[in-house]
Amino acid sequence: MADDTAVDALGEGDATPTESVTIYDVAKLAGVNPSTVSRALNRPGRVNAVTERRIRAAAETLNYQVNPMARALPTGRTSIVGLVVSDITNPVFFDVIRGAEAAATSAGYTLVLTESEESDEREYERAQRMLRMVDGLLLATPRMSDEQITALARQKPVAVVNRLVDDVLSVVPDVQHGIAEAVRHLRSHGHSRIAYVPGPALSWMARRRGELLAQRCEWAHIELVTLEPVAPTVVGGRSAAVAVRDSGATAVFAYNDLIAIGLMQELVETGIRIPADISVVGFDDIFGADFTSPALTTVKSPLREGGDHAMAALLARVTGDEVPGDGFDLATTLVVRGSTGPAAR
Amino acid sequence: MADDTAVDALGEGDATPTESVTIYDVAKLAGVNPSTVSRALNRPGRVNAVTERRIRAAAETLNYQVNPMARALPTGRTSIVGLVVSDITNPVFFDVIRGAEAAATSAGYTLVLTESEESDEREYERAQRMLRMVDGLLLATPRMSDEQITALARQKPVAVVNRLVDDVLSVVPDVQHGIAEAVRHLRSHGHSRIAYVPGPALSWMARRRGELLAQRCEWAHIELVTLEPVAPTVVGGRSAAVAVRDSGATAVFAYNDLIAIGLMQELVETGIRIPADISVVGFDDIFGADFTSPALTTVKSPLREGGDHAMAALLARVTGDEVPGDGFDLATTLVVRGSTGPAAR
DNA sequence: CTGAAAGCGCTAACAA
DNA sequence: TTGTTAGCGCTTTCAG
Repeated sequence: MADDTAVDALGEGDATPTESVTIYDVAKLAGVNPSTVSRALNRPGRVNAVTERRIRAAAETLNYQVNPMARALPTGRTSIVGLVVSDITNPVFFDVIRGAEAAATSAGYTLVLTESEESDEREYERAQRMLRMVDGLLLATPRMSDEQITALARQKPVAVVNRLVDDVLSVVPDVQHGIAEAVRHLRSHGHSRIAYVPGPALSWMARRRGELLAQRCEWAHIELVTLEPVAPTVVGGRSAAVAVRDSGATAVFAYNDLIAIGLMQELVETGIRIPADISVVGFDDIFGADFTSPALTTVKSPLREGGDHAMAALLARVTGDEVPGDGFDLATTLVVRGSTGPAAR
Repeated sequence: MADDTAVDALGEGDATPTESVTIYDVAKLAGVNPSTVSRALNRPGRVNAVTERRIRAAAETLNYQVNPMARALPTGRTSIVGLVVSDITNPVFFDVIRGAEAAATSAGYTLVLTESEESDEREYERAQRMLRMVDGLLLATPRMSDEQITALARQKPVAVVNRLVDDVLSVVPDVQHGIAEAVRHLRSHGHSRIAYVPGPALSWMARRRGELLAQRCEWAHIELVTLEPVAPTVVGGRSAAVAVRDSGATAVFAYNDLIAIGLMQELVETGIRIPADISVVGFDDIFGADFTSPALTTVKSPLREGGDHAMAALLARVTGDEVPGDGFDLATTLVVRGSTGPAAR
């Protein structure tokens, strides 16, 4: 069953390296000097219209493509931007990646991606290594220290999404807004005592969400029971189920959707009904948050926009343009689905 | 509330471009010729041990890092490999990306990622553009034509995952195995008439799955009702619900998990019980396939291994090493969860 | 074992 | 407007 072999390696295409055509080839064909080709192709208008046309035609027939490496050498600019995420398989990053990719591509930049697999060491190391070949670096929810980030930012333009770092271009969604909505939503359903399952203690975002939630609950005269932090995963969520049940709360906030989903799974398996017995609210609105039943009510983060804006801001700094101000609409919003309802009595 | 601004742009770090240190700097400090530095750093042993040590020390104190662009120029090799996926947000690719990233990084290569947003034109265009700066290109479940792929492969080493292309290094999981398991599973539960919801007609993998399933069902004397193809999304799955119900089948296969999940959602909302009334089987075992209730029974594809092996094979070809044979274990397997059960009578 | 020199493909003064 | 001429930082013969 040849069709089912795992690998079919056929060497027919003998690597024919297609001797790459250079501006010299184009120049010869067009009967001009290489530098004129460079000018014609890069800054239209600074070359006689008819010669330019001739050059473009030559480039066309030869199927000329610039060599980005060769260009980068004299200019120092590579037209590559880097994106560092801590975990490629974490759905929270999907939209950030996509937003960043879109912004980069539309600005003529190529996106280089790397992940740190949740290790702060590896993160710094890879970011540092990447720095050599990029014009700018975007860090998504970085794990490394403020000092490390600042060190990177001293070498090349750097921007950060989902975290605030002093003296570094930071794009942070307005978490406050969504939390306020969520608290209001729960209060209007009669919840007066709610539990919070925090995420990793050293995550900037985890701390921030916890603080704002506490603040908001106090403001709304709602009692908030903060439980032990857990890993920001489905498994972490499951592990918090007992504590949640014992907390006596009628609703629970999870640091993120993964925790919320794990929590729901475990609670349901323990015979607890959602939302009849306990309401559950997550954070992020990741892919799959609506696969559960009941579907998860969650505070949606504008991840794609975050990635997009951060990249745009980064590129603005790279090209020396004015960095766009904060006229963005990066508010988080509550997405109400089936996992929340009236407080159990 | 300064803390909640969407963008905090602080220009303190005046872009201090950190005049990059070159081999000339190292050479001067070590009292040798630049070429010796190059040799010492690249091919250990071809330089006197003590001078080498002196050079390394100098490089260390100066914090020298090679300039990948400058190196790429004379050698023609960039140590960058490209990965093209059709949709970054499609969970099917997460593991492929991660596997490829791991293989590339561990071989000292940098991964450059691009997506085609499901457009075959854009896919070819971006792949072509990327080709200029990479040593090799990996195409994951590409949308473009065999001819286009072959054209790319003529210029630089190219590998393909999840699709078979003549004369191109192809890594394809053994779909057959999982399908056989699934059919056996259903038959053992008394299903004798099952429906199939196909994916996009021009997808190689979609055709392949359909064919193998048909083949296997015939072999097992099970009646297979092939419905109209739908988009490989949750929405597409929902749209197939009516046809599935009307098909009179007691079990349904979906081209992929997204379709299966949409199908389940719609069926459940129509009052159909799963698996009591209809059993549902998906494909891929994507992230979130176990979020549903009942959790989805699905044919799991070794996506991560696919990405990993394909990248390894590609890099082998790039470096001229022997391309590893097909000793891999890329078999698909059935993951039984709650969405399948005994056939309704 | 090491230095000298040429050149990768492109850009950017400086001339003409 | 176009051609000439230097490099960008590195690798790699070729001598010594």
